[in-house]
Amino acid sequence: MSKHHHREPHLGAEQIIKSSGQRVTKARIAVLERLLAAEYALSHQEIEQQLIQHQCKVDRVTLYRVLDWALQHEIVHKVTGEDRVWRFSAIRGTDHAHFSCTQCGQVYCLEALSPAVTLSMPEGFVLQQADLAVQGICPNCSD
Amino acid sequence: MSKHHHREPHLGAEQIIKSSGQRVTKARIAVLERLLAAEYALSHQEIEQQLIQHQCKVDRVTLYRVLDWALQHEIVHKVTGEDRVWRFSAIRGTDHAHFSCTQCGQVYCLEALSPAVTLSMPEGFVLQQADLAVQGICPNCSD
DNA sequence: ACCTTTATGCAACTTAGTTGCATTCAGCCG
DNA sequence: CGGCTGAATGCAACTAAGTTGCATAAAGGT
Repeated sequence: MSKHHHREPHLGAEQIIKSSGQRVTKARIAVLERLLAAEYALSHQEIEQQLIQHQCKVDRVTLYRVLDWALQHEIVHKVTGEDRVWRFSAIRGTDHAHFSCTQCGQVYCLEALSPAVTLSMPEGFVLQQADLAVQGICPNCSD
Repeated sequence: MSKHHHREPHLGAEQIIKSSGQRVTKARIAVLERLLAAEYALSHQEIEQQLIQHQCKVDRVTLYRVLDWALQHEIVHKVTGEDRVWRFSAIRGTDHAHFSCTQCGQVYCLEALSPAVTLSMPEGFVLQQADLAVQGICPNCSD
């Protein structure tokens, strides 16, 4: 199940941060660890709760700032689903589509799936990017 | 510019509501009129402001409820863009894609553009629906 | 015109996200 | 190692989006 969304040379959270040339802090390590351990994109709330469960509680604001920082340094990326909640996941590849499960609401990043869509735009509209939001049932819910 | 997103037999707001077998109220007419007159999907705030400009101020909560009601009766539909704000537009057709302008943030419904995407899903994932979120520059911003 | 049902407006609340500021800590330099 | 400095954190307070309960108003059938 994890073969579609796992980085092969599993770097530790600390290494990833260090190699980005940024300050290694407790909050950043903890957040990134949670995201690396997750099989699907986590919402802000989910991350907060997981941090508490792992005895690494950080302030709500700090979490916002850590996630913001990680986005800017391309360590994580964010997706929004039908529920309009941001979900974050550690970047494990480049080209991928987002799959959101209609049963459990989880968002998966499918690397095997590249959009590759050819579109003919109406006059006056300039195409820059086409994001594919795929919906369906995930392996967890399908059996 | 309007040829891609206009309903041909331009029904009045009142007629649309009446034909849905629902109560015709001031708020519903006013909101639907705004959406029918709009060339792009309107955010909650934009609708509220437009209503004030047209001397049809309705309560914030009422607007939420009218939009909810209209969604349920398939009179309008809603889209969310990169900014995660819901935008509403009167339903003018069935099959269409959403184009969100990277300059001005407006969301257009392009009926001429149908997804028609063929996808091969990874094992375990069941495809139900694939939404195409197209981004680029709209006619307004391109000249 | 009346009555019942439904919609509206208001107040109060929850939740997501932001800002400013004082404090703390990572990491460099001696 | 211990101090210094700028960046990161925590806290409090705020804004904006969305929700809920309830009393009042209005739609539409009889």
